[in-house]
Amino acid sequence: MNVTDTALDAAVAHRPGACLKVSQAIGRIGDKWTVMVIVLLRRRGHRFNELKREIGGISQRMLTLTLRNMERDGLVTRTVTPSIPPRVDYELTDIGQSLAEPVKVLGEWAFKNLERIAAAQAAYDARTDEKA
Amino acid sequence: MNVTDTALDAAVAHRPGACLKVSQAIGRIGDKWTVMVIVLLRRRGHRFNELKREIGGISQRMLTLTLRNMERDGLVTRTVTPSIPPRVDYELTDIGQSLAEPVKVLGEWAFKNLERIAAAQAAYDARTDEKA
DNA sequence: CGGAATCCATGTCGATACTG
DNA sequence: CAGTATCGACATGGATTCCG
Repeated sequence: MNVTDTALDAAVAHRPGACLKVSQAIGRIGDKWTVMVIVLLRRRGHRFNELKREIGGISQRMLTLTLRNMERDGLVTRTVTPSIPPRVDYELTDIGQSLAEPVKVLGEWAFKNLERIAAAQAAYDARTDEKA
Repeated sequence: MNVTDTALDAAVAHRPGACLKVSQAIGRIGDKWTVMVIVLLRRRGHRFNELKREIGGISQRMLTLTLRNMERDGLVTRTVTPSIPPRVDYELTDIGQSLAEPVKVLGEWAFKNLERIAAAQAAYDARTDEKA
């Protein structure tokens, strides 16, 4: 990665609307399931129930909603094959693929800092519990 | 940036718990205000109402909760100066600073793709509206 | 199989009022 | 100034049922 960042940096940090839009975009992928879907679709296309199975804890409803929103944002394509039984395939679009990169960066950050965060939380909880 | 990624890539993509933890972490910063705070604190420390003013649309309550959670996660430090009037300063910790990097990458992605996403949404809405 | 629709529990958030 | 407390509106998300 390593986007030449000084120019965009200033923009992201200062523009009136940019901050809003950026955090909207982040809010969009922060919806608990979108990231999972991106990670799974990153390698290859998946069918509906295939996604459902691999994700594990998701309800049918939420997967449908998640995929709908992602489709609306242009992140995934939805391909219906009207056979019996019907078949619906989801794949990442170019935008979706390009989003997978920053997500991976964030994922790597999270992966590297899991323990430090857990420790910080434990310390904080200990600190505040003793007061109670 | 550009973390050597093949190793972590596999881990993030495949480990049973890793996916969960990662998306938890993303969910944490995806909470609508955390990113804003990080962007603002990235340059320098801020006081409570200073943050409130610069962020703009946030309620007192949400800023308090956001900062609390970030403090718990070890992302910010909270420094109380018991004067009159009281003064509380917030700064990013090392972890917080390191998180600012991936966030910036994501922000740059969002910044570059704002138009494409808006276009995709408009197209999608047009497509579905005409059916109704 | 893939989804839509309904119902219901919980969580999130803002406005307001009060405290040190 | 920097919170805390309480309330009610609203969104989110799960379980279930029905449909093509």
